[in-house]
Amino acid sequence: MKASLREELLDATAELVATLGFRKLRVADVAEAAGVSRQTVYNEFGNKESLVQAMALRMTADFLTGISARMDQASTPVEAASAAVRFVLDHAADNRVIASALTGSDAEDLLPFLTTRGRPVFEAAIDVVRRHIHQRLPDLPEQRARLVAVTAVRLVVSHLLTPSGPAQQAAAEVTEVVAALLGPAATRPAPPAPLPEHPHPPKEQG
Amino acid sequence: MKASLREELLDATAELVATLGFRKLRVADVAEAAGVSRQTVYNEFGNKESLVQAMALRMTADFLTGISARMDQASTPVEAASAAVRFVLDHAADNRVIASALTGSDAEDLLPFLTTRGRPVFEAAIDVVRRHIHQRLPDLPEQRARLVAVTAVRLVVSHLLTPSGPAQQAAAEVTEVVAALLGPAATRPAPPAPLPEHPHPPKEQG
DNA sequence: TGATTGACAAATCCGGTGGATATGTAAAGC
DNA sequence: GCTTTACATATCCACCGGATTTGTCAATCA
Repeated sequence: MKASLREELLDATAELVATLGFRKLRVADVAEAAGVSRQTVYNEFGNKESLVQAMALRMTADFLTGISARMDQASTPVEAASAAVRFVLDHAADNRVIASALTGSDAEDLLPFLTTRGRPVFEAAIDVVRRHIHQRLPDLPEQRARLVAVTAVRLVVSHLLTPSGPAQQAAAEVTEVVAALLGPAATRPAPPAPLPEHPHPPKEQG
Repeated sequence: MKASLREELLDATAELVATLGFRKLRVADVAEAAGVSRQTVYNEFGNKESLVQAMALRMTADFLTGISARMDQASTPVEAASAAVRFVLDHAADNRVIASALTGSDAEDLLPFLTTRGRPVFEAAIDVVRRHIHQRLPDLPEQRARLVAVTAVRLVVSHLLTPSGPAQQAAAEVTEVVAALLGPAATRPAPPAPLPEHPHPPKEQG
């Protein structure tokens, strides 16, 4: 049942960072939470910075994978939008790292870590959405697909920063905008994209 | 050519707050900038807090008036959107108070002041836009008008927080979304709303 | 009368300081 | 491979005293 030591440490780090932030995170606590000695953490990651870096990398990857999965499961593009929005809002609400990754705020020294291959999560999220749209609606002009993606992401982040009601309602709002941008084709249940072989639960990182 | 003492003081306060923020603003400097004694400032406003409060109130009012005016001058709803977006982006860029009013960030203790009759500027801006839309397109369902308004405001604030290019481009992006939400009617030059009697020009300052 | 000056207590800011805590490294032991 | 102990260095943090600023008052000037 026990994952690899690395994963254990990243789990503990994620949990502690979520409640304490980067500044107050102590390597000793990570070690204790994972049931190992402090030295082991240093053996594995070298220093505190690399530890948090690795954690952030894994978390953002999982996050993007999560978005992708929700969208792929939906039957219409509009439903995909709805599902993705709710996923983001629900997760960001209780996930300090994701929240600051997207908003750039409250980033208690956390921001420097929050990039995927050097690109900010914000951009990465847009890409994921854009690709999904292109997959679902190949006839939609590239330009429009990109507009839908950036608009959706920006609106979601906006609702994250300044909520105006329950997540459900925010999702409905964003979804309606997306629907208007996509046009009537978006409510027709096109065959959902063939699931690519992703049998492994999203966890990988180097 | 000299405005009233009150206005002079508010001008000086706006300028100093823009460069120093609330914390480092000194009443003595406001007095000096306006060419009066420190005591005069206290006679007029009572304390530093009220002074800044009054300044913020005037500034946000001018700001909202500015939006309204740009929209009224445009010939089509879509052009109205474009003009309004550019106005906001240009002004917020070099106006610390407006920026933190909209974004809620970088608010060096400034936030508590930034409400209009108790309601955040964010909401007020939505209202201004919503009213304008209703005036231009009376046949558009209330619900849709509100959606357009909140979407536009959210997108603009998003571009304010995390710009992705020149203001011109952001404006184009937002405008395209608005156009899609409004439908084809929005590009037809309906007669612009009759200018209400606004004898006093919105005071510019920065 | 409306603004200025000087004076003043109270509140707030600011740089320094010393002890405590955490990081990062090393070596020895199981 | 992991733990324990030890240790030098770096960072945090609560406290402190002086300086600055606020907010108020009374006396004064034009």
